[in-house]
Amino acid sequence: MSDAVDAIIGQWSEERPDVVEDLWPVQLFGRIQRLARVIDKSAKAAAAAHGVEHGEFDVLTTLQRSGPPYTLTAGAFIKASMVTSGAITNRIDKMEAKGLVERVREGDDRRTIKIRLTEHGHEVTRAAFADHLANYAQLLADVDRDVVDKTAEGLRHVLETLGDTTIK
Amino acid sequence: MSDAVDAIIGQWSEERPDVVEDLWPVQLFGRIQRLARVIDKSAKAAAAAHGVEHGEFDVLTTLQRSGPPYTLTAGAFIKASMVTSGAITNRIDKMEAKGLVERVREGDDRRTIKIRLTEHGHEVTRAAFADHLANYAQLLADVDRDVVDKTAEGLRHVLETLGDTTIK
DNA sequence: TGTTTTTATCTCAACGTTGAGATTATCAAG
DNA sequence: CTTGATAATCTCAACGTTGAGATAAAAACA
Repeated sequence: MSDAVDAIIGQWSEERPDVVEDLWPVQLFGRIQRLARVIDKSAKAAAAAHGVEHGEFDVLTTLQRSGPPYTLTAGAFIKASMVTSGAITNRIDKMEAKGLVERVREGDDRRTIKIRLTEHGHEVTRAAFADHLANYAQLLADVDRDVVDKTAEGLRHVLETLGDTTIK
Repeated sequence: MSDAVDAIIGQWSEERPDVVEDLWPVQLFGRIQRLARVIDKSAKAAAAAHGVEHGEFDVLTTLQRSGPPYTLTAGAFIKASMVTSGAITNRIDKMEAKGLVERVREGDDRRTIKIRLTEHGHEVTRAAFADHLANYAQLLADVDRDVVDKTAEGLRHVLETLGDTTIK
């Protein structure tokens, strides 16, 4: 069988046979990018059902899995989410307006602000995360579990090689 | 070894041991999303070196690999790029201003407009695509070719299962 | 033929992100 | 202390995308 990336590489083979040897990374990266789009769209819809944006959902789960007291600095989100400071400020602003999180200044360093999950934020996170996982499972319903595991293992190796070893 | 996704799942195991069983899709999808970000940023930088946006580069290569006469309709880009019509109109507007492509109305159907790669567009595409592939190879320089191939194979299977089998 | 439906593209306001710069606080020397 | 450098967050204009609606042409139907 063949997928969209096979078709793309097939086109290159016709048009630029001289570069075919250099297309092997596309076999991996092309598929990662296409899958990322599909997953993103699906995850976005699942989050929207609970009234939160994709990025906001990311903040919620990051807070939730950090454990008690469900509090992180803005800087922690920047590193965890791979986005810029402006995006985080914007996200927190909107989430604060929705009552999902609250900004608290505590501790000795008064430059840092801490983002704390509210009770309402907890409830939304629980419900949205359950739907999120159900959606993920649904997407992979027809894929062999063994293929999922082995492919994930390969991607882990690539991530490690690229230095993505921390979420702090 | 462990990567960022392992760390995330480790946190969930502590905070929500009840959902650990449902986290296996995260092993795959989480890594796809993180890798997509890394690849995107790198590819964006490579394209920017040639004065084109990421999405514009996508249009250029789609045209190039389509072969002579290097002409496609706007609708073809919408399907190939997985973006909305507004995004394509915007891209073509800017690329036309840069002299990379030109809109031509030819054929019997006067609703469709065709986007044609200009000579300048050809040159930019050639140079940018060479850098793009070099950048891809660089990212995977320290990864076993066998791992790349096997992982790509697994992703192909997932894409097929999700129905992503066409680029038209 | 005239009418409706469908198709292809464009318009445009709203949205989230970027990225550079500003602000404010802490740390390190002297 | 004071000065300079570093760090954390916020500000804001610019940017690309979305998504609903508009426009216009073609196809389907009556």
